[in-house]
Amino acid sequence: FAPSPTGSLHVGGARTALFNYLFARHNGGAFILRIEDTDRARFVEGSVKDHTEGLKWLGLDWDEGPDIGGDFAPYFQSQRLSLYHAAAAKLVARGNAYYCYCSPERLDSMRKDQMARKLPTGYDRACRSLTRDDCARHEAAGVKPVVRFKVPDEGRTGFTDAIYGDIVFENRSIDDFVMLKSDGFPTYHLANVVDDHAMQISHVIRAEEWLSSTPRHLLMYQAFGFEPPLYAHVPDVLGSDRRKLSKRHGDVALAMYREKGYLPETMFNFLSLLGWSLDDKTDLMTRSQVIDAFSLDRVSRTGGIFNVEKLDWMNGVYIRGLSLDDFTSRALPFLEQTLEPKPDPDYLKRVMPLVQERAKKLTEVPVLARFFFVEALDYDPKLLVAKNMTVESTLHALEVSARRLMSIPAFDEPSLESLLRPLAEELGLKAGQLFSVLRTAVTGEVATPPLFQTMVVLGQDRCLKRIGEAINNLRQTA
RNA sequence: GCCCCCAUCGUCUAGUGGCCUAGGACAUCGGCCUUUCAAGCCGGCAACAUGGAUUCGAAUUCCAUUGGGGGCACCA
Repeated sequence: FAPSPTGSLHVGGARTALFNYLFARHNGGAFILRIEDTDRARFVEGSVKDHTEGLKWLGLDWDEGPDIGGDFAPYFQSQRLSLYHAAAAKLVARGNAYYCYCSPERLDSMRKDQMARKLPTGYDRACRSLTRDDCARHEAAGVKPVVRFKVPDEGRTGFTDAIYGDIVFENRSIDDFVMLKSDGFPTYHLANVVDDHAMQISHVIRAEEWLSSTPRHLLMYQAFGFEPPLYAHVPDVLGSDRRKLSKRHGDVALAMYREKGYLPETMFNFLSLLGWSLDDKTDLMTRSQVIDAFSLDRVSRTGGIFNVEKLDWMNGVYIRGLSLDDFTSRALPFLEQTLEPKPDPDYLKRVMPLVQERAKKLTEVPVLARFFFVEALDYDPKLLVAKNMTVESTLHALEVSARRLMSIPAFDEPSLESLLRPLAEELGLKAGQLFSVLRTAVTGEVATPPLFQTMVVLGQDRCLKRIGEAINNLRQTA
C-alpha cells in the first residue's frame, strides 16, 4: 500500500490497503507500506501518522514500512531521490528519455489550443529533437528541465489485469510524460516503477484511477529491462451520487468512523465486502475467515456505493456480539466525553447491558444511557400522560405508585412485577399505560430499556425522587 | 473532444449457456413477540439498460446504442 501523504486516510484508500493486506496474508506474502511523498507542494503534516494509525486501527499490520524498516528501506520516497536520479539518467543515456525545457505557460497554452481544436491533449514533443547546443543554451539561461519519457510512436502496450482482464492501449495515445520534475523530485510514474522493482514487489493492487497510466509504467519497465509486477486495479468506492467518494459525500476519512463509534471489526468486515464477495449468502465474517477466503478473481469490476445503512446494521451486530467487559471498555471513552464526573465502575457494569443491545454506534451509548447518569431530568411533563389517560388519572397513578413503591419489600424485578401489574388493574389501567407513565417519570424518555430492569439499576431512592418530581411538574402544567 | 473501463432489486451483491417463474444481505412495508425501544422470527415489494446477432436454449457469448465512471498535470 503506497499512499501519498497529502491528506487523511479515507475509506477508499483503506479498502485498497485492506485488499493488499488480505491478498498478502492469504498467500503468505508480505504486506508493505511505502510512503509516496514526492509532491512537496501538497504534503500535509500529520498525514503519515493519520495513515499509519488508521491502518493499525483496522488491524492491517505491515511487514515492511517506514516505522519498522525492512530489507529495502527507506520506505519514504523522499529519502530515495538518488535512485530516481540515477534511473532517469540511465534512460536519458539510452535514448528512452530526454530533457524538456518547456515552460508551464507554453504547456498550458498548448493544452488549451488542443482542447479548442478538439484534438487529443498531450505534450507535443517539442523538446524531443533538441540538440546538445539547444540544451546548453537553455541551461545557460537558467531553465531547470524536466525529464520526459520517450513513448514509442507506434505499437500498442497491453497487460492482463488480475481484476479487469486484458487491456490494451495504442502507444500513440500516450504522451511523453514527465518522469522527473524540475525540482528534482520524481513523478509518481518514475518513483513507483523504480521502487516496485527495487523492493521486489510482485503484485500491485491499486485504485482503478491508475488503470490508464499502467501502460506508461509498463513502457518504463521495458525501457529499464525490468520484469513488471502483476497489476490488479480495484474499482472505486462511490458516494451516493455514483461519483468517486469525496468530501462532499459526508464522511470519507476513516478516522471519522472511529470517532463516530464504529468498531474496527465492523469496518474490516464491511470494507472487505465493498467490491469483493465470498458467495451468495455470507456477509458476516471474522478477520481470519476473510483472509482464508480472499481472492482477486472475486473482486468486482463495478464501483460500489458506500452504504452507511448496512454499515450501521453490521456495527450493531458486532456491538451486540461483544462481551460485556469488552463493550464497556470500548464505550467508556465515549461516555467520558459527555459525562462528568466519571461513572462509577460498578454502576456502569449494571447500566451497560441495558444499552448494548440497543446501540448501533458507540456514540449512541451516552445518549441512550444519559438518564442513568444525570441528576436532573429535563422533559415535557405532557409526555407523562399515557395514551387514553388524563392529567388527573396520570397524577393519581403516579401518587399511588409512589406510595406503594415506598413500601415495596424488595426493589428487584420480581417484586416490581408483582406490585405494578396488579396495581394497574386496580387503577383501571392497562399495564402498558401505567408502565408508560412510570417510564417517563423515571427516565424522562418514552423509549428506554425494559422498565423494571431500568428501575432496579436506578435504585429505589432515585426512582421515588423522580416520581415525586414528575408529580410536581405535572401539577404545574395542570 | 480523445483514450480506457463498467452496466442484475433503492444499495451491496450471487450468477461464467439450461439448476433462474434470477438467490442472499441492508433499507423499506406488513405481521408475530412485547410494558416502550431495540433485538428476534415470519412474510411482502423490488432488478438482468436498450436493440440486434449466435444458439434448440442467453442475465450469462458477440456487435451496436444509451447511460455511468476514470484518465488526458512539473498531483498522486
